[in-house]
Amino acid sequence: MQFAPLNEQLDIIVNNTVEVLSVDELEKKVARSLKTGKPLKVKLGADPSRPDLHLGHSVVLRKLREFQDLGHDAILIIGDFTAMIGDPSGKSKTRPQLSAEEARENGRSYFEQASKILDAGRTTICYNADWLGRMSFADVIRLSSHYTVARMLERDDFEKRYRSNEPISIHEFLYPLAQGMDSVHLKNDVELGGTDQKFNLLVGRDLQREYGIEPQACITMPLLVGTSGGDKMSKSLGNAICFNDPPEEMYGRMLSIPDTLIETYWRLLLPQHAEGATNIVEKISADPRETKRALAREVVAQYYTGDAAVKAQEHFDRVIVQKQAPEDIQTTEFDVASMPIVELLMKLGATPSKNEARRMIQQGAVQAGEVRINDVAAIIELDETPVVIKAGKRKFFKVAGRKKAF
RNA sequence: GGGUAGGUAGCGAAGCGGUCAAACGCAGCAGACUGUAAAUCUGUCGACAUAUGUCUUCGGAGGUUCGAAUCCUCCCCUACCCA
Repeated sequence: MQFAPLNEQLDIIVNNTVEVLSVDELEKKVARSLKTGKPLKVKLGADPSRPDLHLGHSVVLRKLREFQDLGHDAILIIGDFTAMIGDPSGKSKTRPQLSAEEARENGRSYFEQASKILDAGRTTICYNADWLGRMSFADVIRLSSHYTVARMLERDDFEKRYRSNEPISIHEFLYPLAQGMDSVHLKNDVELGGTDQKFNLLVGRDLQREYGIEPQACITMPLLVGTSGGDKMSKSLGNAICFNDPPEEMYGRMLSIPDTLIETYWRLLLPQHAEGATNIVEKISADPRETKRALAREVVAQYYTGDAAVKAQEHFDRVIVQKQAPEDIQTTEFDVASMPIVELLMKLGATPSKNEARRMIQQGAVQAGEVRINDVAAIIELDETPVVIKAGKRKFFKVAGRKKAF
């Protein structure tokens, strides 16, 4: 593998990062790899307790991919062992502990999803239970003697929880140490993470030094703001777009971001040299609508195909903008000639309860064909010609009944 | 071990014997509006039934009472203070 020149590499590596600790050390490491022809080992820890990757994860994965493209070695660590603790980072609550099997299973799924961004064939993947699981209690005691309670409490999230009388379990203190042991074990040159990982990354660096290993350079990436602006993207806040979201939904959710986020998203979610990345600011002010649509298409294309992106846009324009039914709805057939609307909505899974169905009807959310249904007790006639049932803005169903006997 | 303050619907947080299916905020859902699944406004937000009805909820188990989220007992959980 032919490496790119030092400065070119550094430019790419540093782009979009929040912090590099330290740039000097990183530069030395890159220079050395150029000289020896030995690629850098770049570590990224993956938390398998949340198996659904979203665009927030993609920011750091993309950075890892950039390292790969520069010829360096990507090491994805599935924290199946640490997931038994649950990373306390940025959490105001103790996280649920996972069983070993769940963690492994989630880890597999993580890698599969991450492959949409990484060069999967060139990614080393390992499970930290392989070494952490072998440590004896004595090893753990020795390890924990390298850190103090006061230093742990320096962490924002711990400190906040401590101050606001939230519980902190002892095992949560072990999380950064365990993650740090990963770095000791791997002897990696660089570790990536979101800004919320800074503390953990630094512990890894300290521990490597303690164990006589050259300390890793730490690179933190910005946390992606969620689709509603403000908070960081997170599945539990409902402001996330997941890798596995269907293209239509991904497209629609992309369009719903505030205009102020277009630039950030463009820079962080698309490859560095994506078309138009240079004059994005002008584009946004010239035509925010079209720029956002382009962004949405590009993102969908990243996870699916350009074709899927175009289809998603068409679907959106049709269903949301023009409020028409989509073309490809599956027809559900029933074995009866008529059914009360409330029951029908339940059977279709449009509503979780009959009360909910009645509410929808009372709120004018339900249509059969072109007719708005206002009567809660309405009976829908079903025959072999399918009728489109609309429940709310986005839920469409096509239903047909049994052919009438003559 | 002792003391204090707490545990309420998805989350946060009121209520402290009946008018409580439980204020309010957030999230959710729906309607209007919009370039947008954003913002904003309005409504809604346990289940079942449907006129004003029934059932299951306020950490858990019992008890007092015509009646409890609200009082008592025991238990479990959390934080803080003292040891």
